[in-house]
Amino acid sequence: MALSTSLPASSLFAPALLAWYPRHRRDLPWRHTRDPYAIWLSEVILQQTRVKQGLPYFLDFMASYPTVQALAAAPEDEVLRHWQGLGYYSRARNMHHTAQQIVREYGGEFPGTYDGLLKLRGVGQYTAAAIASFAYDEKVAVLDGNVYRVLARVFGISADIAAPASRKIFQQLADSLIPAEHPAEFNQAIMEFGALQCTPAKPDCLFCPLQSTCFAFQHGLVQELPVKSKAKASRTRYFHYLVLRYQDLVYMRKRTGKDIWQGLYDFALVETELPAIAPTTLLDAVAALGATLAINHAEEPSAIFRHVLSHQKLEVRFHSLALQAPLSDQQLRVTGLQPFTQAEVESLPKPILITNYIS
DNA sequence: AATACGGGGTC
DNA sequence: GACCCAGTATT
Repeated sequence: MALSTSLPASSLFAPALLAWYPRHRRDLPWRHTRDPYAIWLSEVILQQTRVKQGLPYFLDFMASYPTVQALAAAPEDEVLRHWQGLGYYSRARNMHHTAQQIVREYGGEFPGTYDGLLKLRGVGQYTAAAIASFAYDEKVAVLDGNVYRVLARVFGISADIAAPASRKIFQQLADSLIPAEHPAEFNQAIMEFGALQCTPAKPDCLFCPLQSTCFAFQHGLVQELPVKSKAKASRTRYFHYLVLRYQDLVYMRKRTGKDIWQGLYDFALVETELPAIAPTTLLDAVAALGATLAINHAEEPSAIFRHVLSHQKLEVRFHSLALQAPLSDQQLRVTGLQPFTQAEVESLPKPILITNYIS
C-alpha cells in the first residue's frame, strides 16, 4: 500500500539516480561487456550473494569457462567444484543445465528477449530483466532486494516485501519509473544506489540526492521501511559422519535427493533427533554399511562443528573409523559410497563444512 | 502463499 | 543472534 506517491518524487527519481550513478558506481568486470553469457553468469552468481563474495567466483568461471560452449562441455562435478563455497548449489546445477540447453537447442545463442530468457532454468524475473536490459537494452525493470528497499523508502510503501503479493506493487512502480532512453543505466543505478547509499542499516541520508523527496526521510521512517515479515525459525539437526578409511582411501558419496547440498560429496551419515549418539548405534550403522572395523570400537569423535544454513542449524560430529578391509563392489553399490585418494577428495565438490573438517 | 535452499558480512 | 545479500524452484 502506497502511503504517498508524490509527483515530484516520481519525476525526479530517475534523473537523480542517473546523475548519482556515474559518480559513485563501482568498476565491476561485468559492467564492461554486453555478452549475454558473461552477464548471465554474473547475475546467477550474484543472486542472494554480495558483490564482494561473488566477484572472485565470476573471474574464476570466466577464466575456466569463457563461453557457454565451454561451460556446457564441463562435467557437473567440475562445475560444482568451481562453485564450492558460494552456496545455493542449485544455481550451479541449473546454470550447467541451461548452458547445455543453449548449446543443444538454441544454437549457442541466448534468447534475445525478456520473455525468452524467462524460460531458461534458473532464470527468474530478476535475472531475465537484468540480462534483457544490460545486454539488449530492453526496457524491463529489475526488482531485487536493493530495489525493494529504495522504492519502499522513497515512495513510502509499507507492503511486506517478503510477501509474494507485494511484488506487483513494486514491479508496477519500477516499471513506471524506468526511462525508455536508459533502461540499463537505470537498473544498474537503482541497485547500486541501494547497495552503497540507501543501505539496509545506517543509510547515508545526510548526503542523499533524494533526501528532499524521500518519504521515509521526510517522515522519520527510514528505520521502519521497508517492512519485512520475519522468516520462520530454523530447526537444529544433528549429524554424525562416519569417516570410513582404508589405508590411504576415504569413502565419500555424492548427495542426491531433496535435502541440502544436492550434488556435493560428504561421508556416510547418521542423523539423530538428539545431539548425542549411542556407541552401539554408531557401530550398528557401520555394520549396516557392511563395513568391518580394524578395531571394534569407535574412536573419540571430533569436536562439534556448528554450521548455519538459511533454514537449519547443524551440529556435526565426525567419527574417524579405520576399516579392516576395503568395501566390496556390492557394498559400494548398496551404500553409494566410493573410495577416493586424498588428491581426489580435494578435487570433489564438497560443502564448506566438510572442507573445513578435512583441513 | 509458504517454504527450502548456503555461506559470509555486519551490527 | 538477527538481518541481509544483483532470487528461484517447488510445494
